[in-house]
Amino acid sequence: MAEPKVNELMEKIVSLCKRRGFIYQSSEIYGGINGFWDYGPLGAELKRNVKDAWWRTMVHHRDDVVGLEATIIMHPQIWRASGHVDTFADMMRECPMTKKRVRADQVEPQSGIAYTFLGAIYNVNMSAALEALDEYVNEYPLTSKSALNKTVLNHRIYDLLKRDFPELRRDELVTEAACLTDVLQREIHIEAFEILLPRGKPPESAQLAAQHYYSVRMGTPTLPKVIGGASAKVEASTDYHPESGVRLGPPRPFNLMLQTWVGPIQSDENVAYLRPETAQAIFAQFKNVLETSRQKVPFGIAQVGKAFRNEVTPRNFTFRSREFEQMELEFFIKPDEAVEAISGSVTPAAELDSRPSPLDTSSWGWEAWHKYWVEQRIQFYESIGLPRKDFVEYWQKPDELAHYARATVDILYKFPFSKRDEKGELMGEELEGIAARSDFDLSQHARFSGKPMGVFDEDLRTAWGKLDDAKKQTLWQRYYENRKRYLTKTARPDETPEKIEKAAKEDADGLAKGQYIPHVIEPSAGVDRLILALLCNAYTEVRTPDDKGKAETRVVMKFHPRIAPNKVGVFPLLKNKPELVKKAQEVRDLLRPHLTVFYDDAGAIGRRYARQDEAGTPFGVTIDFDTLGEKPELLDTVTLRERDTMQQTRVRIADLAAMLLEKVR
RNA sequence: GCGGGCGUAGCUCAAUGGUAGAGUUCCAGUCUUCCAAACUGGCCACGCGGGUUCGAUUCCCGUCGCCCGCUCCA
Repeated sequence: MAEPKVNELMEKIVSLCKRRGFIYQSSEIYGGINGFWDYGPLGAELKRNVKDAWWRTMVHHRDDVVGLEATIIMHPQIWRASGHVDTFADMMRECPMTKKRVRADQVEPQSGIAYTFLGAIYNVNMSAALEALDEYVNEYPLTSKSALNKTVLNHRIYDLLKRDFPELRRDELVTEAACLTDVLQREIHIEAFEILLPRGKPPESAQLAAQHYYSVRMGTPTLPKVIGGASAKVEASTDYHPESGVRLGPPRPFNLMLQTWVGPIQSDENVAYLRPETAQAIFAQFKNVLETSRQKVPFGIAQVGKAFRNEVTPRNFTFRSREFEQMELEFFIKPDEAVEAISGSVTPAAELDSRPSPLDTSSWGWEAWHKYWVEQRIQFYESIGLPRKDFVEYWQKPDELAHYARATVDILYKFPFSKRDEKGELMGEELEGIAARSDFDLSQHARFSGKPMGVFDEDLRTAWGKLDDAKKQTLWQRYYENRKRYLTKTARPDETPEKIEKAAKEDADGLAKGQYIPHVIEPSAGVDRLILALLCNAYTEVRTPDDKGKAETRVVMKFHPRIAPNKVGVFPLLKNKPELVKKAQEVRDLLRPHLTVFYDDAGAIGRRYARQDEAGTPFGVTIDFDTLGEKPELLDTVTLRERDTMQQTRVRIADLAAMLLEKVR
């Protein structure tokens, strides 16, 4: 029942975004381009504030995270190592009749009788031509791939014409035969069509389906005559569409990577990809950052930037766009075996309280760090005004995990367009994924680039020497098993089990010498999705009766002051009094170095408040005649109006900047 | 990509095979006082392309975009 309202709400938000200059459609004057969006003046400020807040929280306020800004286009090998070129290319098969697509590996097996048609003829009623075609088909059975051999057919028709019309001259026969061949070529459509019918269904329905299929393909208004119709029993085949029964087309890669060419020549050799995520650059530059930042594991590398995916269906306003921005952290940690060697044991994640604090993290394994980052991220969202109750923390089930992940938590936000569960609760859409990716990524890049990605850990080497032999053996064995599992899973054909075993042993021996490939926890958030969540969360309708008692709906964007595009509006009560305007401009100039200020002197004061409410400006400052000293005790004071409560307080201009800064921090 | 619906000022909604209209927003002005006040004046539209027609915003075709389903994810 709430369904239509939900869409209404989303439409109102979209409309406000455009009206007030938060978000516009990209290239709108040319009709727009699907899946691309621009941020207007208010949107650009909002987005900057959000990214700044993230950067401050993740990088500036910590000792153990540093930043990186990498290019969007990188060496194409990166995307082979990461698996994107392959895994982003699901094999899809298409039903040629309904154009519905299915994943090639997820077709339900079908049984029944398959009817195979070879093509269709439309409108030809020249006996010689048709007879020639029949003969031709008998001699060269048409298949899905064969085309009509025009020369052979032409000769056949010539012979038949000669038989039936002996009186014609040779040149007349040649012309006539050529003409008929042309007509036949034009009016015949050779294309295999196969449909699977459940046992017991009459063969006519197969024929009818074929006629409809060809009639659409040939663009003819009436049903054509079909060629072929042979039937065969089929058992448990995955080649037919479960709904239509039509034989599926060949599996085709369905690639979500956006491509370009580097250099002026567009050839296969210089294909490059626009990054589908910012993370891979962090892995690729891991060694450089490690060596130049004076960081030691555990530490993180953060990056904010654009990413691109050729989405099948961009939907839900900016939620799924083809060009979008990410805020990603790769937090590198020691493998659990190293933690155990150094600290004696690994703190079980369950023992950490609900808000782990990083006072002593030396005994934290990947589960503890994972839990820690999930909590950190939710606290961040709370700090910019999104209430915890609007989130769903979704722990992916083992069968949903990506091949590289040990655990992934999706932080879902309950958008108005989210689907509802059986109880009618919004299920939420993913804002951020926090994956424990083991040492997969660094290992992949080590293998693909041939450059070592391991680190040397002095603490580990020292600690290892003090372990008893049993402990050494246990840890060695566990590390060895993990490495072997990874190497087996990603093995190339030339990597035999013996080779893999040897490599895994070397890795485990390395651990004993203080060397390992760091594991990683990856909190990866979508900026544009977060902006959308903030817009949805801020959108509030306030119903107030106007002077004439008529109910009026005002929209207030209740952004957290920390991220609001404009922090304060400055208004002279009246525009036509130069002394008020002058004073208001002084206040504006006083505040401007500290905060984003919006100065507005147009229209009635109530209207200006309302305008700022829609823009989400948390505070308004109004300069009146008392400010100028009409009541001497109020000289140099202004009205400070709060957006959400509409409450007004009298404040000294001298106190204004400090007071507001306090509130927007 | 497929199927269904939609497309007229920034917004809400009219009318019409022959000059496209209102409210609101916006802009300018009048106003000594705080929540879209009043008054005066002003700007702005038939998504794009093609066809039928003397003439198309209207009829037809195509295209683009938006919304809803199928698919996917940060």
